[in-house]
Amino acid sequence: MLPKEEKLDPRVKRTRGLILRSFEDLLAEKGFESISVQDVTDKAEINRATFYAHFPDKYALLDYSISQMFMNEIEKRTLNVCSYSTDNLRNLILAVVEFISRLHSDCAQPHQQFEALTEGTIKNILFELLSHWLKQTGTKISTDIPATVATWAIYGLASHYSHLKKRPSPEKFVDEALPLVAVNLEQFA
Amino acid sequence: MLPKEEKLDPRVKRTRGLILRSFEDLLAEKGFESISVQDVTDKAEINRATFYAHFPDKYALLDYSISQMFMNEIEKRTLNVCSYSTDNLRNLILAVVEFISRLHSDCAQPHQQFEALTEGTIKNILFELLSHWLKQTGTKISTDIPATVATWAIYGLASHYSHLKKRPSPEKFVDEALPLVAVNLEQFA
DNA sequence: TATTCTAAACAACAGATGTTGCCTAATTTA
DNA sequence: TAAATTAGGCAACATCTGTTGTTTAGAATA
Repeated sequence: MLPKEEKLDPRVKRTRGLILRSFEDLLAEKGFESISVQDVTDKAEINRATFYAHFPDKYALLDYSISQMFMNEIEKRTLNVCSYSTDNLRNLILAVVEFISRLHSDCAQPHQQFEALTEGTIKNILFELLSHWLKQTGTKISTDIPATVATWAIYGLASHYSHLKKRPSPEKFVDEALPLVAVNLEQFA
Repeated sequence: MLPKEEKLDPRVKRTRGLILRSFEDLLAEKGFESISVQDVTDKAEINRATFYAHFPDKYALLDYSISQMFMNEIEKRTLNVCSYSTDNLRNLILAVVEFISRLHSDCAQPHQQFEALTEGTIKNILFELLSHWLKQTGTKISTDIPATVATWAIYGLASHYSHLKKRPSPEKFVDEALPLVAVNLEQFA
């Protein structure tokens, strides 16, 4: 995670903003694999070497971009300031389902590699959030295993949904999916 | 998936074998990201252009290699010729746990990107297998959603296990993990 | 304001990528 | 066995990568 945007040298803030904006624009135009660092820096009108002063490579940029977007989604729904309940879980699943669907429809070519790379970023945030929720309940049991299963199940369901040819509404889908995830978490409710 | 090895031009068979063997040797020596196509073809003693006649890029080679290895694991345990039961499920989880652990310990540097890339390949095979199992039971219900949840949960658990600093025996871990996966599949037993 | 610090520009590097066209050698087939 | 087919070797290409050393210009601090 990059340091908070607060007290950054304005040049850094500007450059990162330009990189991020250019990258997200390019993602809407063409596939991640075919975006070069050159492409990003051309569009951002910065030197290519400057890019490498900010990100190790384009994969790190993808990571950063996705985690920013997903965190926004979570914070917007205030899911980061609550604890486990069936209702919050439903909202969380809905958030992931909608986020991934949007991501895949906004990107020109969300191919396998792209999805594989974004997945880890999102799952890490999900796992931290679920662990946090479960710890709030003051349980004595280690929550690692149920949090892992829930994280992967939620992401898997959202990914599955986003690949369906004929999708029901997100709400309808989540109603069907919810019990399969909740069953292992209910002991913490 | 590449065509069956049966009636292939012997030159093709030989070349693919050389590529595959060289690649797997290299994986034991260094990280996937730092393996170049040049490295593979040097070790295989074939021309670099020849590589591209067989695989689009090194990612496709990784895919092919991993799916071959995983399929072998499944076939060795005859998990491809049975249907759903709690016992078969336990064996399947055990297979995945052991396969991923071995994969990560055999590879010199199983970094995040490597894991992200192998994940999809393995999950696809898992999903097909579980769907096959569930269809065998002659259920009327669509099995897509439970098969998805089970696939992701199993892979997630195996991945989690392979990252633990202090691991219990695979059998002990699977005993703890099994019920979390089985609960959603029991209606098909 | 003057000084210090440091981000970004620029140029150049060795190496890797994916692709091409031409040539040869192995294999399949008729 | 002879002819047709096709895999692989080879060389060259434009492009991208990650890195380095130097210079310039903007920001922070005294």
